Amino acid sequence: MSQSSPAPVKPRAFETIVRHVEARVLTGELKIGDRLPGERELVTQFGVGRSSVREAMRVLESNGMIASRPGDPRGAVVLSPTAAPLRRLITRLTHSSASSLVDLLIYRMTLESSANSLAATRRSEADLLRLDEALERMRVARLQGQAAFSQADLDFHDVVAQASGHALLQLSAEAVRQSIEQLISARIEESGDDDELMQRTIEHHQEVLTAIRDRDAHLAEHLARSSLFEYYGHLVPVQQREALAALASFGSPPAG
Amino acid sequence: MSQSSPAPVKPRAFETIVRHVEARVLTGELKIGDRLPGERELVTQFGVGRSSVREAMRVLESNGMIASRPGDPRGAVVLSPTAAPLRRLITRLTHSSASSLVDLLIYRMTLESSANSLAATRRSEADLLRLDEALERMRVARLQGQAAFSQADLDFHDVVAQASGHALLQLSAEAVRQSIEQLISARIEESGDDDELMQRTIEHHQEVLTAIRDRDAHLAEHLARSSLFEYYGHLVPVQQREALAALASFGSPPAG
DNA sequence: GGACAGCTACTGGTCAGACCAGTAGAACTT
DNA sequence: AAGTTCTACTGGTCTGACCAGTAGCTGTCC
Repeated sequence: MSQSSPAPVKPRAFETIVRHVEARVLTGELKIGDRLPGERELVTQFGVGRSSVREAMRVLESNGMIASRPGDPRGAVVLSPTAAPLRRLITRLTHSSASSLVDLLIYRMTLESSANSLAATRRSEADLLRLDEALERMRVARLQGQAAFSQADLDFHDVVAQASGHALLQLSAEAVRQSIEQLISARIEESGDDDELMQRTIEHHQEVLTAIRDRDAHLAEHLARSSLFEYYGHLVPVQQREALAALASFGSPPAG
Repeated sequence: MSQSSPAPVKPRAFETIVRHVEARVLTGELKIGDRLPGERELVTQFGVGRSSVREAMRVLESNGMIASRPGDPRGAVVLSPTAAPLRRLITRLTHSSASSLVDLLIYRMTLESSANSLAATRRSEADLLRLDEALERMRVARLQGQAAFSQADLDFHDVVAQASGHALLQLSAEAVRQSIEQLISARIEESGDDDELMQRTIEHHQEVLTAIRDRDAHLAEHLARSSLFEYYGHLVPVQQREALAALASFGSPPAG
């Protein structure tokens, strides 16, 4: 449960401006790319001091809603939603935790398996084309080594997430992929190129693409789980692997 | 892909303080409940103006890392991680979107099913006791009406999430539950008490508890999906329901 | 007419200082 | 020991100054 402080009697000066701007963005009155009034105009508009306006700007920037540049006379620009706030929360929760890698992998498996299922249900022909192209880029990247291949692999997953048509899933999955990448990029580079694993990954992703094309949501979801486990499972200490394995094997077709 | 601005040549005055404080929290040097130095001491420590210090404080507050109170001579307090940043992102992404309810339900099903699976793998005896107590509170709340029952139901899910031992899953699930609650609380209250549905929900949760007690991860995961679909599925327009249904039916035991 | 350089009137970034409402904790009283 | 008062701080807000940076206008050259 989130901790609660006593309800404020009246809002602080900067909060009034934050709420106003957030409301205008949420209602679509301010769109991505639009500019806010300059700081001195907001001073006049809200009848507050310029430092209160600047405090509000810092909050909106921190939340990924706007960006400003020194000297730009056009005012701060409204941004599209980003994974940055979630990245920050993930960092806060997993930093230096002994089980952080397995929990990040669990989180990623959770999100990507649903993204795959949704992509199978909601995908368009244009999505399929983008998936084809992304897979082709993986084949090219395979010849360039592990680092390029990892990047192309992340791109493929992102295209799948876009095909899911679920922005929140997409941004969440992006955030956790970036966190995992940062945590283990050194380890992956140390392990050197593993061409066989890259080849199997491409085959897996081809299967995912086929399942999405065939609108087979269950197969797409299952493949996300087994693929992630095969690619990353060896990085998890054996005693921590049970939970990840349980998730990976959920919905497996019966053996035989 | 998050948009990128040109790399800054040097950090802004407030950013130096934000980074310093974040690093000290991440390394454990500053713990939850600890106090930061007061603003005027940070001015001296960092050699910057007090308005720059205050801008840094606004950023740290906005990210849920600290809280301050007017007049408190002890300085800002370090908070435990909260769902607030994710709540804000969810609001940004789903506000006034026509498909926001189904996407929120999908997100919640995604997270809670994994939380159930993890809880089955990682739960302790203390967790089981807390789950027993949470279910008992649901039985009591049933007699008090739908609003009390909904709250007790949310509490039960949160106890399950705690038993998962996965803070990120727990906070994410909490954020999406709160968002759904806010979106449909009026609708639920309008529909009046449905004692039969409340009774079935309790039965479902008893099955979840049994599956967690039996360490049956797959059953626990499956029950989260089917239960959410049964409880909320009717609120989703038929044409949007396919994706949710596909997720709900993943991993279903064969009929018969 | 287009490219380029220079200029200007702004912008955001940072700071110092002032003042006020609010708080913790010490001192005092009962 | 409990309650009240007082004080020296705190955070909240504001004003004004100054500076580096930018967009866009103007003038020149080809």
